[in-house]
Amino acid sequence: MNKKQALPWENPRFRNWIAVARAHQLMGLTLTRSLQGLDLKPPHLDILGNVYRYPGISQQDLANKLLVGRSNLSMLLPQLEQRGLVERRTDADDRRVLRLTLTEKGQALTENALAIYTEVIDKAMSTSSPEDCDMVGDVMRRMLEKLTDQGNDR
Amino acid sequence: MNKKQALPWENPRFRNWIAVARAHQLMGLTLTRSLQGLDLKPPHLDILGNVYRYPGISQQDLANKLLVGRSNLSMLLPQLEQRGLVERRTDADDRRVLRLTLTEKGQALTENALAIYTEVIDKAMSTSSPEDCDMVGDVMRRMLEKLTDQGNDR
DNA sequence: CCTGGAAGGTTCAACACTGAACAAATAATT
DNA sequence: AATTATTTGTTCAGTGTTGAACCTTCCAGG
Repeated sequence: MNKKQALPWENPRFRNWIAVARAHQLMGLTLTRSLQGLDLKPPHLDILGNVYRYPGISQQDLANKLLVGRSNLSMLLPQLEQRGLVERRTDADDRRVLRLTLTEKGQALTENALAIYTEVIDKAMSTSSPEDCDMVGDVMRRMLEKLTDQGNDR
Repeated sequence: MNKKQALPWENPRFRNWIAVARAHQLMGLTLTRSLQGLDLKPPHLDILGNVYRYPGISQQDLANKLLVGRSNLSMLLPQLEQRGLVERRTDADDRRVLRLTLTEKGQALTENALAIYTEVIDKAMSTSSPEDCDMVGDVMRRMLEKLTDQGNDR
């Protein structure tokens, strides 16, 4: 019952993952500050960035991409719509789905915000070689596969 | 004004960081599910784990470690206290600060939860070599330095 | 002393996020 | 064709998180 395990902090994978978690959290705070001039928060940028990349995406698909509840988008999208950044048009072929697109204003703002984001990332990663960064990305993508396979059904 | 930049997704560092962000988010969801048998959520585990590691820590120091507002802890700690997991004792030398410790029950629960956390991490990282994991940790720790130095004053 | 400032905690209002219950549209079954 | 099931999006109540205002306690300079 009582595994007399060593402290988890002595487990290399645990320690390293904690570093990932803290880096991500701190990056979130940094990005929040860097974006406040545009009156955007990271969740808004997540939305805008994905609509920018996948124009015409549905709210459901967007929620899956962001790993977020549909209700969340039902709350946030009207805000972005009223700010004139996003357009929601009901699909002609399937009148349940709302297709999302950026307005010109939304595109411009998103490009600005993504430029800021990129700048923050580049600065934070400037002390690591491109090869190391790619390695990090590879490890993370393998983790994503493992985790999505694992928690597939429930 | 309009930088005719390439799409950020073509920037290697950007792409790799996005993978980090998604992996962290998905790990959060996975951990939430894995912990629900213990009636704990990741934020609770963050608190318990740090009190476990640094017994007698003050709420302020804990908030700094967790990169979270003090008010947050003022809301959550009474819950953990009433569940009999954490004790808050006012410091005799400085009656402003509350020193946090785990009860025996809290220690046992924390050890269980950390074991689960470790298991999830190990499983998720099982497809990457220990050296690669260490590399990831190194990159992240360098990022943490960069980011904390940068956003020091404001 | 004693008075102004700083630091630890709490409270409160605002907002974000979730999951469950719901309505409308579509797909599948009979 | 009619009925049932699934899918999409919304609403609502409950909870988490934050920042500002506040209280208490300590400290530093007069």
